[in-house]
Amino acid sequence: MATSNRSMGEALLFLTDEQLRQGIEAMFFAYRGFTADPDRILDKYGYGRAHHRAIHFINCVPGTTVNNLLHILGVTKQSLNRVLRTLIDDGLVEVHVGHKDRRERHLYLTETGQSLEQELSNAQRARMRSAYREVGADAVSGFRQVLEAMMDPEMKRAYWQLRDTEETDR
Amino acid sequence: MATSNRSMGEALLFLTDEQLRQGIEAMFFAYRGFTADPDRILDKYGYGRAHHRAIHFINCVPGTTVNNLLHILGVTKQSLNRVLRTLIDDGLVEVHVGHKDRRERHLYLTETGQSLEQELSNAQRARMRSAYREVGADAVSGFRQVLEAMMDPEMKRAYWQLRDTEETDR
DNA sequence: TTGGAATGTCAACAACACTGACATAAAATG
DNA sequence: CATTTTATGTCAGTGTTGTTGACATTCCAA
Repeated sequence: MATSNRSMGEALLFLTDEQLRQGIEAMFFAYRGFTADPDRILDKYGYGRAHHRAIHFINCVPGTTVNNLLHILGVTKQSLNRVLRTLIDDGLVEVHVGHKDRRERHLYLTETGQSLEQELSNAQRARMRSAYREVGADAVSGFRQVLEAMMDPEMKRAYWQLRDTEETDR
Repeated sequence: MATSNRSMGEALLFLTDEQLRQGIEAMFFAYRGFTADPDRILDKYGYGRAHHRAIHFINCVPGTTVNNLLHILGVTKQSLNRVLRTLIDDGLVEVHVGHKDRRERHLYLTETGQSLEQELSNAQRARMRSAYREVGADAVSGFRQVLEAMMDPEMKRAYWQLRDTEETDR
């Protein structure tokens, strides 16, 4: 690629404080849009974003333990427990005691839970799909590259781990 | 448009539910990184994210009114007022009664306020700059395109308005 | 058997959002 | 001028989500 001269020139353009500030504000406003649709749905059921996050990652990694979820979500067990309790009591999440290590609780979505997860992620995906379509594949690739580069190293690990690990010790 | 065939093909490549979910999770983890550095700084001074947002946009649009800020931030006046009150009492924000319309309160950062704003945005920009450097100008362009496409229309308007309007009626 | 890890629960608290109600001042409108 | 609307501030109450700290239970592992 004959990129070096061109990208150096562009580098000077987009690394000004003003350009960086635009990026910061874009993150702020975009994140609002990103959560707007799920928030509306969650409201109907009396849940909040914390419930959404728990549902999302339990769906993503069925059988995950409470401790694992804690680390992914970056909250305390007390905070997570409050959320999990309502989801379990409402029949959206099932808890299975681990058979290898019976201290561990493995979390699964029930059918009801899966259907709410579908409703939520359909809405969120619809917005993301529409944005992706609007801007094209190259832009999307750049989008994901920047997001990944902005993560804390541990979060980047968690991010990849979600797709790498086939869940063990059911 | 000669784009339709090509963009259809690309659409098939990256619009699987799994790909969209990766985008969703990337947003989640990246936003955590995005707020991590400012959060640490704010903690030192006993402030939270709400203070940061207010400071950021008052710095961005000096002389903005309370009502304007309300709309940008998307919170109620009661909520904003709590935050503004502490910033004013702590001498970070100055209030000037409007001279054309004396109901309006125009908000400005004091020197102290500006210096905290600098500390916060330096940290946030450092991360953004490092991410930008890592991935290059093209990726950054795509990043911003996707973010903008994800915003709600009103937010997109607010986003652009921040750079378009020269603040009037000081 | 003892130590420590994983989990759950209780209580208190803080940040930050919300709603509703009410007050004030001033602009806008009739 | 009288009335209405707008911009702002404030008080009270509530809810979600996060935090610490303390303590109990279960059970793997040394």
